[in-house]
Amino acid sequence: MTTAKRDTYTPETLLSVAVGVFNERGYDGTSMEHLSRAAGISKSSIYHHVSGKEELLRRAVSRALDGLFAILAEEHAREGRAVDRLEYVVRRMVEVLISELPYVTLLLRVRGNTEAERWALERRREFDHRVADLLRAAADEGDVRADVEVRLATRLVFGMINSIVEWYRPEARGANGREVADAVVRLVFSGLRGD
Amino acid sequence: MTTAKRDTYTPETLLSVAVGVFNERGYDGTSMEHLSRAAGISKSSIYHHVSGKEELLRRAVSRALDGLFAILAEEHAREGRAVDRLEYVVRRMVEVLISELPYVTLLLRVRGNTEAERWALERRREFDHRVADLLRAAADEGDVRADVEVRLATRLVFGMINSIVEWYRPEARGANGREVADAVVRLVFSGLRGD
DNA sequence: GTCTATATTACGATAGAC
DNA sequence: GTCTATCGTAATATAGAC
Repeated sequence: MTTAKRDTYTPETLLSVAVGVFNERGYDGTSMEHLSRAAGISKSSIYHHVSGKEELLRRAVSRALDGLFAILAEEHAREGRAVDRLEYVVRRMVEVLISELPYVTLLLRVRGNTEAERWALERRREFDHRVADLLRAAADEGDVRADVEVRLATRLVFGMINSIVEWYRPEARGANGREVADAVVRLVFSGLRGD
Repeated sequence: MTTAKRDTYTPETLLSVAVGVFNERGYDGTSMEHLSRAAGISKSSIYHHVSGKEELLRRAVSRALDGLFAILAEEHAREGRAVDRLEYVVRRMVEVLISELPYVTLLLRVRGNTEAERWALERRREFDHRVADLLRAAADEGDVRADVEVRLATRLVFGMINSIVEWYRPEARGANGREVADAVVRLVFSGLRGD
């Protein structure tokens, strides 16, 4: 944090406003007029900071993807038994998803209409495959059930984790990040019936 | 099926085309021009069958919601131990989601920008609560773990089930509906580690 | 039922003053 | 850096012929 003095926008601060509107109205449902009202500046002022709507989208999904890929580079994701690495990655995914909530939310809603969206979808797929590899290794080591196909199980686990963006609100009372991560890990590995 | 003779559209057949386009491009990202090209008729011809884009959305989400609520009226969802009713509902949700895939897909992507969307969101919430009540009953009867809050667990289970619309394609080789339902039931109740 | 116009509005983006 | 004004385009929807 270099300055905290004035309220003039940078691409970064404008992004945080825009992402909020995108997530409320949907990217396609958001006009530059909507953004300008939310930011409190005129449409043309927005173009002074960014090249247009799609640059805001590109910046947002990049930030989300960077956060997710960084997990795979962490020590606990690279060393140890596969099932332990998998549990670590699942927990960290929940944490990153919550700490970068608006950005990940936008990433997960991307449909592929524009070039930036297709690029985001491809990187998401790459991340999914990395986690699927981990699950496969855990199955090979006999630490997770073998009666559900790896690819299918990965998709369902991602579905559970990713769905958090649909309801988690940091400002609300209720489960905090730690509690959500604990619940996800329990359900993913032991299910509703428990150990 | 009364007739199968000609290729003239009814609101119903037009809907099946429109829903496909909505799911590919997103509802907001779909123009009447897109719909007219996909249907092979002109824009104005579409207005002969439906009042506009939003009526198509309304019809689609209604169909999805009807399918889901019908589950709760079935015998196995109303009689027996709560945990067994819950398992039945989870399995049937997967089946309905797959049999009404495009309609449920659209329902799950609704954001609340229009009146029809807000109505859909409210009915979805009602359905969620009905399933949460079932989970609560199962917990009270001691059949599911008590160390994860009911509301949180419900949301995560719904997240797993609903995520199926993001990747399931009936035409593709790979897991069929039965296999997906089996996998979901196993993961939801016993998790990755298994029984 | 379907078409070719076209009315009307909203959108993304730019020009140029301050 | 922000504004007002505006351009060109694409959107939803309608009119009216066939």
